[in-house]
Amino acid sequence: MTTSAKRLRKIHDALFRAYGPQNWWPARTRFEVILGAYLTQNTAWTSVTLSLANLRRARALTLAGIRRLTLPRLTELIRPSGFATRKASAILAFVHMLDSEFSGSLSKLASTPTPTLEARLLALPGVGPETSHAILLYALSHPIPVADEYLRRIAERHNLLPPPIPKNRQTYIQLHALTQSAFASDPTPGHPSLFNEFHALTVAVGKAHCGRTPRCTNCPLAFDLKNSLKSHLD
DNA sequence: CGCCAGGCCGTGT
DNA sequence: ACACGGCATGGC
Repeated sequence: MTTSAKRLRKIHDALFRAYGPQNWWPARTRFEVILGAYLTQNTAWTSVTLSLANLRRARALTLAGIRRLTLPRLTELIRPSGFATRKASAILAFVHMLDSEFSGSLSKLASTPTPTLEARLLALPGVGPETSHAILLYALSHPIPVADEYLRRIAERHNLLPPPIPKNRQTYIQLHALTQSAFASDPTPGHPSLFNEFHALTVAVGKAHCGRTPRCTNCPLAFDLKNSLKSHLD
């Protein structure tokens, strides 16, 4: 258990005290989670809700509903959340994979061993490390952390990794491993709910503070400032 | 008007 | 392996 992992756990505890249970992912079904995971790539959630509302109106929030749509029609419906042509074809590619390899069953997909499943998701177009992990954790209930841009900023600001901390795959892997380590000594090690809550909390504090305000004034993580980089205090 | 958002991909080095 | 630009729309 490294110092950084212990501090990351303290950061989680402070965020939980400040914000409480987040009840993530904001969706009603597993497939809605998957749609949201694609749609929210580099996109504000307010824009995602516009696309989801369009899909709901078109009765296309389900697998059966999506299957009825043509590519141009799906593209049109999800236009509000941006990158629509890429995201539409990516979503259809997921459904085609599910149909051809898992009889169209999300339960069958979910019963695949985690490493195999992760590799299969990563091989899909439009699915990178974060999207694959978001689907694994929030749609398929596998105990896998999600390391997003907000966590990278927290790591930067609170010096959890040696600087610089670039936005690349190496950083993602390090933050992912650090999160696993931070929750490894829990009574129920690696239980999805722990990673579930943690990612939701990093998004909550990220939207409110980190990377947006020059200092962590009034931030739930202000207690940790003594450990952060001096440059962030200037 | 500018910058940003719950990333990913192709290209050049 | 990594930096960099493109991808598109809505909110502020």
